[in-house]
Amino acid sequence: MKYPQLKLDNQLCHRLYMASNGIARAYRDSLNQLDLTYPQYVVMMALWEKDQISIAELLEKTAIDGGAMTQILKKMSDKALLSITKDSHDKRKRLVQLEAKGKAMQDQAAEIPSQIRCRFPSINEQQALQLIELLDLVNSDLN
Amino acid sequence: MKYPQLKLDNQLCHRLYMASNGIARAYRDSLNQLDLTYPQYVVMMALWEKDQISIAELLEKTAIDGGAMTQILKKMSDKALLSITKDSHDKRKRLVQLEAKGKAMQDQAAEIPSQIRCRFPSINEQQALQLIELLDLVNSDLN
DNA sequence: GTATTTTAATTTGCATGCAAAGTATTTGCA
DNA sequence: TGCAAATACTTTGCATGCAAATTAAAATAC
Repeated sequence: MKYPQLKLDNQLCHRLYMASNGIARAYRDSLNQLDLTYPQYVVMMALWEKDQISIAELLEKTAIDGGAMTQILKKMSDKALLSITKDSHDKRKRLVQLEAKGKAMQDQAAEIPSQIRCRFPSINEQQALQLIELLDLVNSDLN
Repeated sequence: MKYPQLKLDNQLCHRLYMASNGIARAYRDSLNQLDLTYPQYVVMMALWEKDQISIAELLEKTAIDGGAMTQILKKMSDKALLSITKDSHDKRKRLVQLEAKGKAMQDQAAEIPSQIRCRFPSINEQQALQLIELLDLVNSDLN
């Protein structure tokens, strides 16, 4: 190997790639029970925190791609989890609000984090917090 | 907010999601110059480390999905970066080997890691190593 | 006040990630 | 030996992530 910096084992990015895909995979069983995909779950979490927000605000909170968001919201609207209305003050904007089914789902979803936590016994609480701190540093350099 | 464990701000998974997508985005400019996507770059790194390996071995090293790998290798083969041959000892297997163009690309690729490193000034070397350690713990619990 | 620019979303085309089904081969075991 | 399981891949269908083009409406400029 001519260049050690090209070894897969030295790539932070590849570990992130594996961890991100792997954790999303770990959520799958729990989310299937709610008939949600991972990005749809992220949208739900954003709305449970703050309902009645514009799509732009939802994009900012979730960091989901705009093009994908249109499709995701359409599917979630079809499932009666939320509805989308035009903003009367600014007709460019559209507002997203939870429907009854979407609000009710929150109680079941509240069980998910602890279910997922069990799948990662190698990491203790302190390490999890440390990981969050470091990822926040990475994310602060993005965009 | 009824359930603090559902706050986006408390989700390790969401930070991983943002970091993974963001870093892949950071690679894009550099990789475009080599006409590679990020997963294709991962395949190249795996092959620069060890050439002439089966697709199964490539899947294991890269953690790329098997179904996607078929398509990725087809495109890379079309670009003359590599070629695929049947294993004469086990006709189920196919062996992947670098072509001249793929081998030559390594010198240019060797510049990429430092280019990417510059995009993350908020993280120092020690923190990067710590992040790698923690992600290895996460990944050890996967699958 | 109308033209230009900016903002908010949607649409389109391409490249995965993933699950599930399908196709060859090879193993293993009765 | 003969055949059911296991292996190694490929294919298919669906859901994003992303860039670029498009549309509609609001904000600015002149």
